[in-house]
Amino acid sequence: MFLSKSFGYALRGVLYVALVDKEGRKVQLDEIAEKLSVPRHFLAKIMKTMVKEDILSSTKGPYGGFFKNDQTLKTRIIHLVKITDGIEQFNTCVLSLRKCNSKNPCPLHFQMLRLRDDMLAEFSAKTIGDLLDEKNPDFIKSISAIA
Amino acid sequence: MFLSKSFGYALRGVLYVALVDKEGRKVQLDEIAEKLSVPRHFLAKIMKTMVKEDILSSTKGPYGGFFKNDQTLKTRIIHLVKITDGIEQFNTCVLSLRKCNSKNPCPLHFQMLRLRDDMLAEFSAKTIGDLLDEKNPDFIKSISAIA
DNA sequence: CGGATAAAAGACACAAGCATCTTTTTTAAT
DNA sequence: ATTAAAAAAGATGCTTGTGTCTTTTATCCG
Repeated sequence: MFLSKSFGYALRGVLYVALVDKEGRKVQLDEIAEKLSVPRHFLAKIMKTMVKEDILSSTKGPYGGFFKNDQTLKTRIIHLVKITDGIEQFNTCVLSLRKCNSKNPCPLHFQMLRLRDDMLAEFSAKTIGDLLDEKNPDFIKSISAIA
Repeated sequence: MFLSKSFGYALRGVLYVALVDKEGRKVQLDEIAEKLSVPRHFLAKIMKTMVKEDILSSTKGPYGGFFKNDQTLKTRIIHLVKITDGIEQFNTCVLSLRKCNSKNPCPLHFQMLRLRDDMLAEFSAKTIGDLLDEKNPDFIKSISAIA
């Protein structure tokens, strides 16, 4: 809809790493890509970004892989949106008007403002940890079953 | 954000035609494109679609152009969304999961559902006529001032 | 130890697909 | 014949996806 595939891959990627971490092991790119049915190299770029942003950690070499760190569970959804899709899009007028603001509103200005604030509030409040805490027995299925 | 430029052009296009119609004249593509600062040929495709959908009418030839018809003011915003961006996107999971539904929800399912319903309600309720009725002295400016 | 090997992430470059925008040609009304 | 819409084909740019190479590091073997 309004969030890119990159965002979806990022979120599912982090969640998968966090889940595997509970089993006390690191997880490799190949496994994530396969389990989530996501293009390997494309995912690599996203995972790399998340490591750089300190949302996850990783080590190279044999028995290396991605794993949870102190920040992982505290990461807000909005952060993932920022590093994948960017946040500017939420501030641009639906009608592509540059001069659209509350003093000189486009015909849909206030409606969209409300929707936008609602969404930002949602994404700013929730963290990765929150999502994991929500009871859902089929959680792994729900992040991997794309077929 | 989540609506394409096509949608924005469509809405501004209809509004402009409806406004000019009050002056009792038809309006040509060139004028619309120029006043709204929109790519002429791209707008043409969109206007054509709206005519086909009976949201507007048009005549060819000299003194031809686009003009309001019986349906124009009754048209709901959601109709414009349908013919530009399509409505299916609102029903697809943010995480691109095919099997995401209320029985097997993805981690963001219910949040997104709420946002979606909210937006659809908004767009289903409002018509082109409603937007025109909202008092705004600078209405023309607001749909054209893109610079 | 210490170098060779293998396993993993990371970097680079490019190809496909789609939305957006432009140019040109065709069709039709007056 | 002139004017304007309609159609079609081409160009650009961004998102998504692929293939190949490089760098890092744990382990094995002497």
